[in-house]
Amino acid sequence: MDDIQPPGRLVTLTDVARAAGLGESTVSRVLRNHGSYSKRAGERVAEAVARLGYVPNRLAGSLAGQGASARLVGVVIPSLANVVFPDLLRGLTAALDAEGIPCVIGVSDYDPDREEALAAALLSWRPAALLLTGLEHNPGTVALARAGGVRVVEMIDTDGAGIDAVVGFSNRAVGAASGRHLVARGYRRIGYLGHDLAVDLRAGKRLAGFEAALGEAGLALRAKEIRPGPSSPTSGRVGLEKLLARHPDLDAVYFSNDDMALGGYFACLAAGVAVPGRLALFGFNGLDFAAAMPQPLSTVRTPRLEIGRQAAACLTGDGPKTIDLGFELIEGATA
Amino acid sequence: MDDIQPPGRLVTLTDVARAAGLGESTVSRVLRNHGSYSKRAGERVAEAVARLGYVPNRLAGSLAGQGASARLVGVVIPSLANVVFPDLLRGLTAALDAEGIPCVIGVSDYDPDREEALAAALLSWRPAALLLTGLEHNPGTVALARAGGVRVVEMIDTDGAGIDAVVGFSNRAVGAASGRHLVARGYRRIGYLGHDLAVDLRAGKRLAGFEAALGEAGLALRAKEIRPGPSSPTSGRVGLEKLLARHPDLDAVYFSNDDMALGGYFACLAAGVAVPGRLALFGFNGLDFAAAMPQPLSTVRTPRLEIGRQAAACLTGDGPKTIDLGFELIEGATA
DNA sequence: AACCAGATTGGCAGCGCTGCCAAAAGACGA
DNA sequence: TCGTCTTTTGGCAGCGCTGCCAATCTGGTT
Repeated sequence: MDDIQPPGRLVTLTDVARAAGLGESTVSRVLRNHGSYSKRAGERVAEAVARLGYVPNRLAGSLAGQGASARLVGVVIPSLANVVFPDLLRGLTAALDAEGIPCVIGVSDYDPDREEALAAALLSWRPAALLLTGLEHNPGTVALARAGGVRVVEMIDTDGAGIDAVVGFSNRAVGAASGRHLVARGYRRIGYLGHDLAVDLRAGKRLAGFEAALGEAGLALRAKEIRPGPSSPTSGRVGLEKLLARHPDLDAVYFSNDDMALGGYFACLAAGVAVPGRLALFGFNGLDFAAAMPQPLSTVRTPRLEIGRQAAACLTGDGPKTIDLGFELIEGATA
Repeated sequence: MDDIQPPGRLVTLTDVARAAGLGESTVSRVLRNHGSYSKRAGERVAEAVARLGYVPNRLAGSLAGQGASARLVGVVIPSLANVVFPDLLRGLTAALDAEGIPCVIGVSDYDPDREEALAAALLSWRPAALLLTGLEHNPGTVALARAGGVRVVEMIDTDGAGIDAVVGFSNRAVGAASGRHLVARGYRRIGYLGHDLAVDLRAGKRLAGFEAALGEAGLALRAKEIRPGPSSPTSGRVGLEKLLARHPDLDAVYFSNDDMALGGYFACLAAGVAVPGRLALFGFNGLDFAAAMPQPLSTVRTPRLEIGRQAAACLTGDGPKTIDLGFELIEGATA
């Protein structure tokens, strides 16, 4: 037969139908294994598909199908530089790949306006669901999400009201638990070292919970160093050096996350500051390296992969719900 | 007017046209700012869009448009657990977001069969381009990519022949440069510590280049430790402990990447092994923490973000080409 | 041989949009 | 005022597929 297609034109379902000597609907049924068809039809279609190299066009399929929503999910995350978000995606893609649903991603750079623009752009692909990060969004984003007629899942943070489904943990509670831990261990001259809070709202919530816990014990934060830019070990190292220069009397430092804490640990090693004897360090996230350190980092392990998985699981259900996956305080050896 | 839509039905371009008292084509032209239209038409459409909360349906738009290819790119990466790939995506999304093109991603888990399945799945969305990782693929993947009628870009590795465009650096050359560096520094009893090479082919190429460089100097690898599973600081720490137990005489270790090297460094700190006096360490990737360590890690910085950016830039052009972005050896203080 | 329920099949409208083309509306000079 | 050129506009086919419905076929039954 003539396998030769006019170049530039891709093989369509109609081509397959013709090649298989069947109707389009039969081919469609066979390909989706939906409805009934004979064994003979199945074989002929398989043969024609293989011979012509047919790749279905889901653009057309989704457009024609029920509800016109695509087997895609839109995901807006604030960053790819912080391990948290790739981990989230990891849990998500692992769960979704099993169903053959890919993610369309947008990176907002922590900018609510970009988030709104990305949400609109992603919704224009008519995804089955829209996944956002955190609970704080522009009114426009919320309106879009509600009007989009799709399932909306907000990931990571449970401290507040969500649009639809919410999967995460309480950042405030993490901060509080961390604060109580330091207080219980007898630390009294406590400092905080973080990256930009106006940008990373969840770090701000942790800090609020942390300060509240100190307050319960009649304490207050002795010093606070906020570094511009994203979190990183380098930022943590530089930040801790500055913090110690200004407040040499600190006996513990709470970091906005493990990356910052690693930098802080390196600063201590370099300066010969005994950890935790002279200075205790406490992180957040429970990354792999925290456990590999000569003294395992005291930190809080967050269920990042599980958040992604549960978010994927939410897509099938409906109705608002909040899943709090909790967290685990790792005592470690640095605080 | 009746802003009320029958629930469940989303606003369409036809609705906007009716609400604005214009024809569909005029509305389409206004929305895409393509072709000419009057100021009055522009205003009326803007008003109707805002009032009805219209979100265009790109599924339909792409299907109807020229060439029927969507303003999407499909990306298949092997993992999200290794920073390299999020960094790649970071460069990519930064460049593509500017054009309003989102990425549809698939994670293959280093499995060529999954890669093929994902490539097929992504191609079914008729993306403007398909981005793959590395140069080694199933024959089926290559056939799909060629037949898909889309631009194909293979990222990261330039050691071999590509399908279409290739953006990356020579992993073999990285390994060779690393080997020559260690030899030049006078190390002679050199070991290798890596994660699964059968899975991470590029790590294997680096090792091959490394061994070749040792060979040039009349040396051979003294010991090799391959850890199962993905790379991580924990794996690096455990691996180095094993390696040193078996070969206490090693004077340098080449790691498959910085994560492994960090774990190795921690092992040295914990065991009181002087670095680099007693044991030199050499990594790969040039991650942020490498520079923040008390002794900056000797490693090779790879242009991960730039690869993503250049890959995005490739999408507009056509014709096969290879862009070698090179790498930078960072002397550091550990080797 | 006529009949029937169930399995299998094909035709065709239509998903929401764009591209093409022709019609309508302005702009301008004679 | 009229004709001509340009700008603006709307109608409609059709992108590739799915869902619906009616047509056809199958294998018993009577």
